[in-house]
Amino acid sequence: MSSGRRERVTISDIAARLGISKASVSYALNGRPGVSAETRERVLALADELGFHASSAAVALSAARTGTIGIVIARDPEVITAEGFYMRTLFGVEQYLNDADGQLLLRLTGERGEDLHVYRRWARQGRVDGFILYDEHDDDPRVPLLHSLQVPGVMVTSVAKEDGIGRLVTPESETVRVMLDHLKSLGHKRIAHLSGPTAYLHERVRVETMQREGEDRGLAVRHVEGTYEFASGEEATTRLLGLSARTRPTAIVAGNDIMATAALKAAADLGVGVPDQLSVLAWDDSVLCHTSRPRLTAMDHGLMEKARLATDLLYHLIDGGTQTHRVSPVGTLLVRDTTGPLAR
Amino acid sequence: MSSGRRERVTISDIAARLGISKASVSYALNGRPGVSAETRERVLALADELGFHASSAAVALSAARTGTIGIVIARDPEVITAEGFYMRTLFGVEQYLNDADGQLLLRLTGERGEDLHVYRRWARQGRVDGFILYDEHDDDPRVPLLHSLQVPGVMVTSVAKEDGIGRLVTPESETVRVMLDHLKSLGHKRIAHLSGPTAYLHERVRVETMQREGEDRGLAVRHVEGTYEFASGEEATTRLLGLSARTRPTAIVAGNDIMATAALKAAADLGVGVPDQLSVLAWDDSVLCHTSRPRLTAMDHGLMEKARLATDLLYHLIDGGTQTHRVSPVGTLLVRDTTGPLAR
DNA sequence: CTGAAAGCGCTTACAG
DNA sequence: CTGAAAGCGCTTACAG
Repeated sequence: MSSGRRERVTISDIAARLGISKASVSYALNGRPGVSAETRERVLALADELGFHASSAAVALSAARTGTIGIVIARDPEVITAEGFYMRTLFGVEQYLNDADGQLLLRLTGERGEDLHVYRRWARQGRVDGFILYDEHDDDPRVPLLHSLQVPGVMVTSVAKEDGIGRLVTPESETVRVMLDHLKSLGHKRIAHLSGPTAYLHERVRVETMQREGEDRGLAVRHVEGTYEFASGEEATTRLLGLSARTRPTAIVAGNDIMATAALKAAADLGVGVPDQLSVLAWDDSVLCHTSRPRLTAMDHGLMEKARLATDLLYHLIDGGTQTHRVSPVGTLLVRDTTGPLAR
Repeated sequence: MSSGRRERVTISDIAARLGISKASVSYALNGRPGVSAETRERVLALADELGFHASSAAVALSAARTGTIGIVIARDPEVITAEGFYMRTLFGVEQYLNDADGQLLLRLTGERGEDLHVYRRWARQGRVDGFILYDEHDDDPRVPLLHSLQVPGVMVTSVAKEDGIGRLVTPESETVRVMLDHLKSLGHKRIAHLSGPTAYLHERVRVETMQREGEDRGLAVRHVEGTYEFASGEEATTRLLGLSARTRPTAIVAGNDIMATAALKAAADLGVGVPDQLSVLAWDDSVLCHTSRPRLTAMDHGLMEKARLATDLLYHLIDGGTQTHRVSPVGTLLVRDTTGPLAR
């Protein structure tokens, strides 16, 4: 825990001990041409023996590459910590980084707006080579910001715009099809879609898709906007279940696991049996879904895999690649206890 | 998204435009003596106007300070993503960093062992100024490692050893007292402690403390080791409830939220009423605890505040401070539906 | 294949 | 209070 400079092994040390130039050491270490196989061997062996690791600051300064990507999440602590979404996403990113030996700089800012400063600062300071972005908004200011900062970014989103930024696109209509087909096959005709805030683009896309795909199937889909929070799901469900028997939905598709759990609670409080009188389906699977009683039917979107794809796309762009769009795989429906046919 | 070097504003630009030396700009920017108040003003104003942010690589290289701390978590993805623990901890760290303008480099390695390489590499590469460590083991190899790497670290732990490393110590005996007093006041005499893996030091400390404090109160505390996973909690609870009426525990203290939820499930499956015939208490509060039916009584350990304290202690050490130990505040018991007196 | 040298953008004694 | 200069540890053309 000494203060002051930590002694470190440098390429100069290696060069001196081997009686060659620093340049040769650098070439050898980086697998570049310019050194004989024999010299390369000797350099690698000595580096290993000395436990050499190149100073990231020196590399960043001379090569303008940090090997680090940034993720900035601007959401309320309550939501972030409650949902499994972000943690699983982070894990997917990390799995990629573990293999690619990349680094993740993470910032959780409680409020939107504050995040913009972080993107700007990190880019200007040269701390990261690129960003993965979540929670796209309308006219998201981060898109022009990254452009002006001249730093690559990949938006994990439901919208396939062509605005120069990288995009990993979730095929929401496929997801909706899987869910609606399941409910329809169980005989449901009136479905409530309890979405998250429509300020998020992906929620808007989901609402539109639910409407469209519902019509195609002759299903009445009623949209109710929620906040992702428990209280919001509870209140909306109570309201929906209070409707007259002819308009009351027989199935609820909840925008996240928390609201789905809340729907279960509200139904139980009202003595409405699940799934006999009401089916509930969660848009995102999580522990909540399989620890709840009854266990929630939910979509598994393969979040870790998605995060890995997003990271791969970002590195592709950082390395000068030109493909900006990729589509993430469709999720699978995990049918558990909360969806079923109506009891007569 | 251009390739090649991003144009950047440097202190040379500022110096040139103001007709002064780079040194003066540096002094002005860093609030050091050596420049007149007037010069300082002009530098600051221009830096602001140009959107100047010092290259972190250059600063790190010359000042040997990165402003970044590292956290490496070696745990199974399933556990990490299911528990709210890490996400809330990360949020606490981030709150501190948002104010202190520090950065967090995060690595989630699935397996133990692999994490040691990350500590070593990041330290040698000079990527971080220090580490916050979680999940202390017996003879934890990270302690000597950080010593040899000469980099500060703060272990968030239950053990107040004096081994030169920083320690934020959780007063487990206080926690245990709160929980046992609550159960005793409800009339419980036989308590089962369903712990996590005792390979973790904090679990060992908890087991010992539960035994000791139980004896002091004339309570029979039976220890059962679990894995933190749902199946483990379910199985242990089923076993405990199968004991003869005279030895069967009337209350279970579960080591995490998942196992507590599982205990609820097992009790329900066996037709054992909660809390009439069995009380259940979770060691850590989370969403699971208040979305479960019945809602779980749990300890709120103020995880975000703890994480903030740990981060503060780490920066204290990085800045050359000498205080290595601090004690984190005792949690509060959130009494909900799963603890109560036995029904006659 | 190898070496000497410039340069990345800062900080920090050291002279004036 | 201010400036010229060395140095942090790499990478990368450029000569040999």
